Amino acid sequence: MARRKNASADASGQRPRAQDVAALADVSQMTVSRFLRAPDTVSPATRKRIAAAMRKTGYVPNRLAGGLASNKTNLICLIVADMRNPTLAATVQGVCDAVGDQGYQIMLTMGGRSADAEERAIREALSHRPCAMLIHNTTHSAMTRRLLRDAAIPIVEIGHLSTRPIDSVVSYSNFDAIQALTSHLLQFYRRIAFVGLAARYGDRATARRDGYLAAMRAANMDIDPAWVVEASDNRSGAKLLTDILAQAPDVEAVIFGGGDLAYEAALERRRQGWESGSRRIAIACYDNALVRSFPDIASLSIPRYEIGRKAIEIILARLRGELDSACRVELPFALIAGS
Amino acid sequence: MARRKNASADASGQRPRAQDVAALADVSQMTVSRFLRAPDTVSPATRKRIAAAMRKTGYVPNRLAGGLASNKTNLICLIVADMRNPTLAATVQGVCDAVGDQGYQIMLTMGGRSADAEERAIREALSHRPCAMLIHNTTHSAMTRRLLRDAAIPIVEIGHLSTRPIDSVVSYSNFDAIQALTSHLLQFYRRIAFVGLAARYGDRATARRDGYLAAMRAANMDIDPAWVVEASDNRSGAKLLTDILAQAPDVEAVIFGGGDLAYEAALERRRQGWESGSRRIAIACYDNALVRSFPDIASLSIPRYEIGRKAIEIILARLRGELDSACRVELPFALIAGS
DNA sequence: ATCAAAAAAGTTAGCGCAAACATTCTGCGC
DNA sequence: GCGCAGAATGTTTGCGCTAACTTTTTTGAT
Repeated sequence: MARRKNASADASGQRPRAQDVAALADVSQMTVSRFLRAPDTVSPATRKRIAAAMRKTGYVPNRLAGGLASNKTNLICLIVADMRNPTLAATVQGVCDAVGDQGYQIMLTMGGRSADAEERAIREALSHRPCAMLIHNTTHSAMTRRLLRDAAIPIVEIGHLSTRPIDSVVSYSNFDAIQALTSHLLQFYRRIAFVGLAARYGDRATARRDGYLAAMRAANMDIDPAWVVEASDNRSGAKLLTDILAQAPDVEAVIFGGGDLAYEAALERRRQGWESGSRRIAIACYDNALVRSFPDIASLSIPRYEIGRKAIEIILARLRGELDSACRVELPFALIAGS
Repeated sequence: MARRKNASADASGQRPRAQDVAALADVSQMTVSRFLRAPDTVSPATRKRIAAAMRKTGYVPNRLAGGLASNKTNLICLIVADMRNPTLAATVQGVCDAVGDQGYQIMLTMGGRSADAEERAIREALSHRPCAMLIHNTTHSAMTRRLLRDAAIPIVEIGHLSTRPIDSVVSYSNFDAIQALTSHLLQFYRRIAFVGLAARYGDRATARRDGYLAAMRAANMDIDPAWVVEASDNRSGAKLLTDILAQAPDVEAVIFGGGDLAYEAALERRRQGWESGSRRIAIACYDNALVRSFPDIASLSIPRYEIGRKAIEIILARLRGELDSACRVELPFALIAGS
């Protein structure tokens, strides 16, 4: 293989290697490597020469080679479903803030549509040999679980307080959150409908629906099957609201279990004139910034940013050896009563 | 170096290599490598044996080694400032959708606060030897420009139609957008104030302010210095609105040049009772989903998703050799007149 | 000045894969 | 059955770096 001909001569046209920097600074290539990883072990005079040579050559270390040789990387992979979800964006920001300047890189992989797509995404992510992984999902195929276990790196699942975590979990309880919201509404209404997330959201969708059902049953409410529907996407709130009211005209309140559903429904409610008066319909929603301009809407505030932050804190503690076993962190949500 | 003792025997406790798969499938390691990159060149019978061996061992290729050996990666780096910005999230989604299943990975690096921080972030990103780079910023240090030029990979800058691009640019005109919005308002108002982005946003902040000034001058309006202010963050819209009206009580309309400023101002306007009537203040805003519930607010719709998508399309075309020179794409924005 | 310990720098080998080239198998016409 | 093209597979080498070890230089206590 003669991809790079001469060992120590000029490397014009090619990207500079540690070897080129070393030649310029009149040291061995190993000293350059040390300069980057442990500057303290290099004498000040040599440091100065190496730094100058690096500036001159425009050297950028090759982490492919470094990672291969040391069997270590500074990559943290983040597997998510859909970035358009602004609440997820908050988590990503929490992640980025928590890693800060500590030299770790974030790799973002979309992997959410199906268990099969997730498996491919995770396999792809693992091929870059990350030092840790953060997964915004808790429903995985058997092979996915195996791959992650074999990877032997810290893994944090977020988005759902899984009862069967692969490693660590950081989340709030989807079940408790919807249960609290439903119980709150039951103080004012009896006939409460629930719009759940699509089934492809896995555990989270189920937990939310179960939270609603539990609260209703605890209040001894009979649940009309027409009250419980499932959204196919995050935008169809308007249609779902009119559909529910067509099927069950006596519904008093509708809880929307995620996405922008509640916001779209609120706009529709305004168009239809159901915002107040005798035909008033109450709306409640999952964590969503958009509904803030409708002060009557009760909602849940989820600590998205904190989840990202805490997940990375756990990962960093594991990587530094300050923590050596899986942990489970439940963060609190807040109920925002509508006016 | 005796990190992995035996060449072909079992590798218990270690991650399986192509070599281990090869031994199990009774072929050479090279055939396994070929199976992954060009299955057509491997006979069907061998393919079957290799696939079975991979499943059995749970093999995941090591792209560090592959990238090092082939001097190619499938990494596309994305340098952004702040993920909390939901409009940027739309761009990231466009990016992810455009790369789709073609085997490219996205690496997300935060690099926006200062030119110095950007340089460090870009250097870090380049150390992973990406095959392309997408930068949501157009103001760079000299060293950053050099590093990017030396990297000799396709680079697309987004966020501003730079006049001095490093390589390709995909954006809309910040200047034209604000100019159009200002001109629109000038049909109804004369005393129009402008809240610009913080100076650290670089070219974009300047272009937006200049668009406002150009429109005002074209209409022969005298501009009171108190009308032009600069936001320090994305959330202080309420305070900025009251400050402007305290300084210049006769202002009729305020244009907010980005972030959630306009939304926060709209909530404040409602609290103050300035939404209608004699003391009415008009608000206009830059692309922002939050203001949709205030139908009177004029705003700009920016093709964020399309920018991400188009940027990746250009990158993929460059990587496939279908396009061999830098290009400049200006995408249209839309003006949404308030009611 | 002397020598041991510590600090600084060098040497060697190999991480897991793919490029380039070499070799061994097919199948097929005559 | 022979030879030969082309398909299928194997061998060798090195990508740029770091772990582990060795060697050289410096330091400081006597």
